Amino acid sequence: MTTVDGEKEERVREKVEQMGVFFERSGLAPLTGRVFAYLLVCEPPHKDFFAIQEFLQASKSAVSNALSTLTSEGMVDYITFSGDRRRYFRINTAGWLNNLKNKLRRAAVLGDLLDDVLQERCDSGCPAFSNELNKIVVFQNYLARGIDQLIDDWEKKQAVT
Amino acid sequence: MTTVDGEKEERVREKVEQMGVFFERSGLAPLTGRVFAYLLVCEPPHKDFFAIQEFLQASKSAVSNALSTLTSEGMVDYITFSGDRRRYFRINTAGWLNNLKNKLRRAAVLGDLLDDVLQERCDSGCPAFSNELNKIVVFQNYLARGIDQLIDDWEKKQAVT
DNA sequence: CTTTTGGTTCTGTTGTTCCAGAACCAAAAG
DNA sequence: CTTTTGGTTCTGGAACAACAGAACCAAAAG
Repeated sequence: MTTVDGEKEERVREKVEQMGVFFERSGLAPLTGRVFAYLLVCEPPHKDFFAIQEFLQASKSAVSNALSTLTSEGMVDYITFSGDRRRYFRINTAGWLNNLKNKLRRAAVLGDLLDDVLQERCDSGCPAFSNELNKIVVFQNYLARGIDQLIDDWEKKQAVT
Repeated sequence: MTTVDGEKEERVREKVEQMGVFFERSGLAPLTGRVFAYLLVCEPPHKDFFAIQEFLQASKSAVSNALSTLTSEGMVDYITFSGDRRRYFRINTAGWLNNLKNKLRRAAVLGDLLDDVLQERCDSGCPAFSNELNKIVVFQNYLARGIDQLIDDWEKKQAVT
């Protein structure tokens, strides 16, 4: 391995740790986050089981579980090559995008729950608080609709090109 | 307690469980989520330490910790009344709103990380993947800017009234 | 058929989170 | 001063999550 390759590898490793933490903080298990991060930065962008295990220095079971949660959530899939039994795992960009969208749309749930609360509080002895709450509900619904609109617009723009 | 009060209490208890689960799923500890939910639906909308403990049937330490994490995150604060040593805890609507906004703005971080990845991949042997990735970055940035815009617009509208 | 390969599933260990109970502490009341 | 009140902090246990290692299994290779 040349010095240049070594530097590249070092940068990749750094990026994986950095992004791994990010994905961890957004809900994935540590190793699962790092697997996803690795598939994002590795070259070429698809790796077989052993390569992932080797790079992350983790056990087979841990890698297997990480990959199966990622695939079951649609964020990763794999390709194969004839004459080669291995699966080559890679980021499923479409599935990932869908995940991002769904997570954003989930924001609307809070609005619905708060609507119920307001209903219950309508004859409350403390209208000032109901009023504050109402502001939040309005904001929440405004945002939920706005985000939906943004996503719809973007999808329409994609359909054209 | 009258039958009507009993029914009301039952509804409140249901709502607290329901919303408690929601807040739990969005990152709070189970009891912490229920404390927040209780403060949202209770009448009047401020309760002292013992009332919260009693309603949720939890230990003092658990309630104390829940309240201190909620206050340190700015989602709850308390008021006092002269001649009464107790603190009356309540939802801090402004702080909560700020939290919601900040969480949404955090979406931009992913865009920055992916920008770095694209930079690294610019001379990749697999431009198809870089291209897909670029789509996600564009979408992510589009959304981040869009959400910021939504929030700014809303704040401007609030400032007027 | 037997062996190897690519991966999954089971079992056990370690570490972390959530909470109860008790000890503790400061301020107010007596 | 001593006692009570309103709450915080310390200690420990139960439950769960993350991972390693080994057993396992199906399909391909020999």
